[in-house]
Amino acid sequence: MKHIIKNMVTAAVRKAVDAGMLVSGQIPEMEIEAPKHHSQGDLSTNFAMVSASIQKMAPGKIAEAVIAHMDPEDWIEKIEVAGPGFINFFLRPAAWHPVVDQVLAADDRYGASDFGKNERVQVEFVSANPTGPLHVGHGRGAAVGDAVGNILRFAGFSVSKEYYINDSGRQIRTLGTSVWFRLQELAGHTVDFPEDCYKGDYIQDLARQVLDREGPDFLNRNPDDAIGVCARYAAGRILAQIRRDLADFGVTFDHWFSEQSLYDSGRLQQTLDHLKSQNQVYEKDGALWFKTQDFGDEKNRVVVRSNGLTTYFASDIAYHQEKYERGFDRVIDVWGADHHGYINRLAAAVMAMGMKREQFQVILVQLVTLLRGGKPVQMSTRAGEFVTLKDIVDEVGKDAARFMFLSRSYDSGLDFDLEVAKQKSSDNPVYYVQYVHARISGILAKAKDLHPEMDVDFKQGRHLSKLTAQEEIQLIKTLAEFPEQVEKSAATCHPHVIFTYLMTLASAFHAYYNRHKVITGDMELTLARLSLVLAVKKVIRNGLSLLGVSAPERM
RNA sequence: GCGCCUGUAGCUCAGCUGGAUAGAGCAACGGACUUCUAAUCCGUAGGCCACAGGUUCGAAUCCUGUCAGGCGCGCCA
Repeated sequence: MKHIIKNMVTAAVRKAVDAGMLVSGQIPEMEIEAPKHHSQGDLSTNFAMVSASIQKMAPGKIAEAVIAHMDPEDWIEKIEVAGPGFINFFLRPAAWHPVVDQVLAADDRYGASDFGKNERVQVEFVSANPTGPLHVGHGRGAAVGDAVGNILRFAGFSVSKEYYINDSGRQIRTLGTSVWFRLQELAGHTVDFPEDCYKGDYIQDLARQVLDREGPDFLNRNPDDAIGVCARYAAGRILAQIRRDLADFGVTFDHWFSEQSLYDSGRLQQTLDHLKSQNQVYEKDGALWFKTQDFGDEKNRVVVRSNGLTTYFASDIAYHQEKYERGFDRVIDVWGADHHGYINRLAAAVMAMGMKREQFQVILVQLVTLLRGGKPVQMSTRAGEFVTLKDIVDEVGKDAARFMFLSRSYDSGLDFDLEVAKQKSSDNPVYYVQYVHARISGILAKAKDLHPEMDVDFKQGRHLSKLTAQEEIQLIKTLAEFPEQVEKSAATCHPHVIFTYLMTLASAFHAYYNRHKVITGDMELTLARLSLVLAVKKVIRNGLSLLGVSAPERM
């Protein structure tokens, strides 16, 4: 629709120039969009305003000239100039009817596009250390990363979702130590549990499991060995639990990448050698420093400490280099907002590898404040007391949790109220949208019941010309917007765009539903309306699926 | 001190690649179930878009500064 209007404007400009009414045939970037008020038509363009400096004429005059040379199609009712120079198009209902056919024909691909031109994008998210269960913050990151991946894929990008397992280094060793100490306690020894060890209850469970597996003799093992055994076992179990929790949350990955593998394969050493040969590192105070400052970082960073151990940054450099070697055009990392200080550092490393800055993108997800009935839930990581993602999914359900996490821009902090997420009421937006799907399923079932011979799974609309009610046209216009919203969401990597759209569509449907009966005595009208609500059902389903939320047949 | 994010209705937030009269949900008030699901709808009320300058035909949106809140500034991960 918008393309057609744009072409009409362009053609009219050409004719106006030929007729000597406009000076230049140059067409600047114009917008075609739906105005806020019905009195301003169905679609509107700012062409005349953005052309004012080119044509050296008042916008109003330009608009008049364009309209005078326009060949309106018959589905256009009228065209007028308004306000500071908008050209407003008033459309007849017939202009919108083809949209219903498009939705029904495209079905689960309605909204999909080749916008991304198959650009290879990797989205890396969650990537939590396997040292404890996932918590609320990870949940938001998981929901965002997964949705961004889905949306990009739907918009024509070639997407791979990845989880980076920090299964190497000090924190895994600390995990092993924590288990080892708890194990000693189980055996009746009094121990001074170290301050910097993990204190959650799950550590005790793991200690018990290790003891069961290894037997009582294990206590006599050389502690260094024993801690290694504990670490490997615990990390393996915790990672398995993380996978399960994510799966229950509807999140799956195309790839799980182990940090340890960077060491085992010699990849990390290779990267360090490469940096040396490129003269991008230097020694100072016994440590090896990467000249990230040359690429915009505030200061240079250590990659090998004076004790000979590599930093986390070093493995991240190797990891990211490996990502680009795998052929990704763009790499997106989803991080918690507390890691923002790390962006410039890694961006510098990426640029030092010869990649462009735009090929590395970080989505910073702001903090989640967990509430219960409006009051903050007390959590202390230090004491190992926190509400886990699993707790939340168990309490409010996957759909409510995901919808809540994706309801706001990740640029803003999020208040997540468990009581609200649990409520089956209008406070809870997930039901508002899912209810549309369930209601339509009910209508289709009833139609099938009344007319068993009717196949309600239309691939094409029936008697669409019967759709003339204002609420019907509004609903179809909203359906028509879905593809552009998907594109916008993909271009900005903001899943909440889809959330907002779904709320708008749901609102348009509920308003329509309360005003009109779908199944009436008029068979043609009924078929037309069934086509329409079926199209709505498909779009709701497509949108929810991008966010990883289910579309129930009944509620 | 420096950096990132945020500041819009009583509350939680959309709108931010500049456009016409700034939107939604909740809370408040008044209405609508003999109907395909009232987990819904309709209406009323609610605003110096933090503040001050600037850019231009036009600013919630862009620029500068100020104020307020959150989060970071390790040879930790």
